[in-house]
Amino acid sequence: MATMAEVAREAGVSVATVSRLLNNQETVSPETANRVFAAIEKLHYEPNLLARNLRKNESRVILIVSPNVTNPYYAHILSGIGDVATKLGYSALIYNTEDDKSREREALEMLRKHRADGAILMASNTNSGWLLEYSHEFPLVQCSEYDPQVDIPHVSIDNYQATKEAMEYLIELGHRQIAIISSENDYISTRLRLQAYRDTLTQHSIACSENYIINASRDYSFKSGKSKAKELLKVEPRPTAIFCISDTLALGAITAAKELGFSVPDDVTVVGFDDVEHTTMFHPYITTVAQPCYDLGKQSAYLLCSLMRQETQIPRQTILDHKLIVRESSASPKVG
Amino acid sequence: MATMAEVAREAGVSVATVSRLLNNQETVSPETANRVFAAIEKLHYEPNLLARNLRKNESRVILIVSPNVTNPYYAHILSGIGDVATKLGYSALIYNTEDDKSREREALEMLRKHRADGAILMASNTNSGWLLEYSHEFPLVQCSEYDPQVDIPHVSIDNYQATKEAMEYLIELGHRQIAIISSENDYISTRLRLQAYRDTLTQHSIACSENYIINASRDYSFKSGKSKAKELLKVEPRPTAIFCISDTLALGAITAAKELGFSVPDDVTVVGFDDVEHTTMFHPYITTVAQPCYDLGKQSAYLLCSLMRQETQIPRQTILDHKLIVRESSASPKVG
DNA sequence: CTGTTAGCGCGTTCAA
DNA sequence: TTGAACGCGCTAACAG
Repeated sequence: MATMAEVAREAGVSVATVSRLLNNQETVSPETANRVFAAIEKLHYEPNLLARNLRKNESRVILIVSPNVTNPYYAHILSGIGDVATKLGYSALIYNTEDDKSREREALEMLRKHRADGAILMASNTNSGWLLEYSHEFPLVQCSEYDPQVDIPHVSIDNYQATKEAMEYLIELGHRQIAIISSENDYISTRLRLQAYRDTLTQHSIACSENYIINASRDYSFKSGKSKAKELLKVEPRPTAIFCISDTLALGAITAAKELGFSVPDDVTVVGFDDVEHTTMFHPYITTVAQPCYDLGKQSAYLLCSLMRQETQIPRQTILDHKLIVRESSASPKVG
Repeated sequence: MATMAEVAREAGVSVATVSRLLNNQETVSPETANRVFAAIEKLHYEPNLLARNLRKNESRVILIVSPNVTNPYYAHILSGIGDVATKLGYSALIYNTEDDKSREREALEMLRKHRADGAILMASNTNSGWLLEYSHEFPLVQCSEYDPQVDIPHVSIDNYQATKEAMEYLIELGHRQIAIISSENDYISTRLRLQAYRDTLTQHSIACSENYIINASRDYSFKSGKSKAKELLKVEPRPTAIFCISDTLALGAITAAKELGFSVPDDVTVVGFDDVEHTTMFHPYITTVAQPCYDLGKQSAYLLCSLMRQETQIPRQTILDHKLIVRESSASPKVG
């Protein structure tokens, strides 16, 4: 808690010299430098960031706006952002919104208050026009979810292509009665996955039955996955495969199948999405589309830093690789 | 990004008046107040926290030191801290240490830099003497884990009593061959749970065999739970129950049992600890000791705020309630 | 009830 | 190579 003035006095120099030493290492003689370092050591001096940041008019803080850190998917992204932030000399401030738009706004006001220099938004839905006014004033990056209509840089995977690959895998296995558990939320990922589901079926001349399309809760809860799967498994003809837009939903579907006396994958194939820890620990190990959560966070942080450094040539869209991971919950349908 | 001076000019008053209105709402006439509010509105003014905080010599930031946000247990605590922080006008800064002591130190240096006003430490091990020097200078709270030797306020559950209850439940079910999967880490919770395991057996005149005690990895990984359980299930006489000090380990144990052809709970009972989401979604639903993670975080935050407000009479220890939750993974041992 | 003024601790001119 | 002095935007005396 010593101040720079105290260090200066202790070392017999002026504050300017101390400051120079700590910032632009230029032009300080070795001997004075040593005296100053000794003083710093002796007094346990650490620069007061409040003062430094005020002077420099920056906070060196990255704001992370997430609906809920408790969700492992977001937690992994958060982890990626945090690591990059630390590495680049920033701190990671987290703001939970519980999916509440007013809290999201509240979070962004932190930028105007100079509490943070830029923000990474997770889970913006596809109605984010209001974000534009902020993005004109402050560095903003959308991670994983984004609004295609809105011109804010974002990092994501190719949800359409990823879903297409999963669907083609199912079709190749021989499935024709493929259902989907989507969600009633308004994320771009949801929309694209559903679209790819429909398109892929059509492209393979498979009729796309509305009975096979069902929406789970906004937050992909296990519970709703389970109850929606039960509905699907009662549809005639019974689907031989269920594509779920999240692993939690897929686990719900597997549980539902078991409770109804069906075996996975013998009676019904279940495929998930995300591949986050803790959801892939159980038999049958789940076939899923893996997202690089940690890297999504990392790239978002790098992108934001570019933005904050006012670099030109910022890509509007960064797409990371997904990967279909085949495990135990999928198989060819039984004949007959 | 307007400044207070601009607001003052716009409203035709001095900065002092604006400041007064924003802080101590005392003594400003309604009409001037209105003019000022109008100016604030018009200019989209938000106070510059960098300046305010420098002036007041506080950051209004709570530092959260956690080994890994990705762990749902910590994520829930984090969530509790975050909510209280927001409510009390603080921001939550998160610092991931990956269980690295030097990074932990690095995190605490944030306090000296005035980046945060106080810190909540998760997962300090029982060798935390070095924390004392910080706790004398800064408000510090330990959450969930702590060093009993070190005089820093902490929030936790009664690990000893909780384990005792779980053990007595198993004994009451009729189990006599009870094994434990502990961990090689050095947390107080681990130590207390192991001690309670031994003591409870002794108190019920059950011999405590060292063959039944095994340590999983530091981080309670599913994998190590699985492999350690396999070892245990080969011990003769085979344990009829396995008490695991975390749910992840318990899930590993259940998987191990299945793979060895044992049924849970018919052939072997498995009990976990924590009751965090995502680990209790699978059959057999796991019998476990629930910890109030969210509340642990909440209480830690409140405690830290008391500390920061320099309140006297700060309790050194806050114990929250645990709860044994009996589900499907436990049953009486088969006779013979 | 309101304005003037002096710092908070630092970085950054400008002179020496 | 170094020091003196100013000001970042705000709060809190103190005066009026």
